[in-house]
Amino acid sequence: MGLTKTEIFTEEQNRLAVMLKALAHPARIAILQQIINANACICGDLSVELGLAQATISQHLKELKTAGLIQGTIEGVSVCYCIEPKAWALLKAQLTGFLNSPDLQPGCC
Amino acid sequence: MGLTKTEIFTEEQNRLAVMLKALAHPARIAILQQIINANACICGDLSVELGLAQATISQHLKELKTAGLIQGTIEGVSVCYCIEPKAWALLKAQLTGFLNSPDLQPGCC
DNA sequence: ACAATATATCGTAATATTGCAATATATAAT
DNA sequence: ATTATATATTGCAATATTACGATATATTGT
Repeated sequence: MGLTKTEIFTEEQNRLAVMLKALAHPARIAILQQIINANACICGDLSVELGLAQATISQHLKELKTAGLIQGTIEGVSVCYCIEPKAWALLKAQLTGFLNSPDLQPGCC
Repeated sequence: MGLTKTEIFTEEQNRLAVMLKALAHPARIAILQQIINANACICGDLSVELGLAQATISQHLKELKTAGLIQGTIEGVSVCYCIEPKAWALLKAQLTGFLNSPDLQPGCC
């Protein structure tokens, strides 16, 4: 077939999967790191910093935006992107509950 | 083209992307939650709990194992899977540094 | 209105992912 | 050795992703 059976999973599982999928590409990780490191909006030419074509970066930004992880506002000729705080907080909350759970008994297996 | 240009990104960015890609599917999230909730190895028939065919689950387990997130040990007739503590710790460390950075000034954008 | 600059979208080729039936392999018990 | 049970692998069809050139759209300055 080739398409995920979302209907058999919970809303929470599907939401987390969508956000993680948006994160799961080195180019998108690099883009988010640029925003985070700048500690502000980023309005410029990411295609120079990263080694990808302008069309490709625009596509990655769209995916991050569709997943709700960033938001873009038109600022004159350019567009400024920054972290979407709500989605970021949700992601953090879901991941924290997920990553911190296992006590990881060393004797297991 | 259709393949990620891993050579233009850092080792760290690529490693994180690989781990996140392994996590970025509701079935694999569900599998990991089963292991985490059991707080032990899981040796049984996940194909009943989740609504997927045995072949599909085996494939998802393989992807989690390839990404290094779980480990499997043969236990008689069945195979027991549990969290791989080292990879889990690495993932947690990388994600923590990533998710906690932005101070998220509300005035931005 | 027109040119210059910045970003988005379209179209397309190459590759990857998802899911499953069918089949293979491996261990345990008789 | 044979059977029963559990997991893995193979092969395949449907769909998704990645990347980019070409083109479209939108805003600013003249």
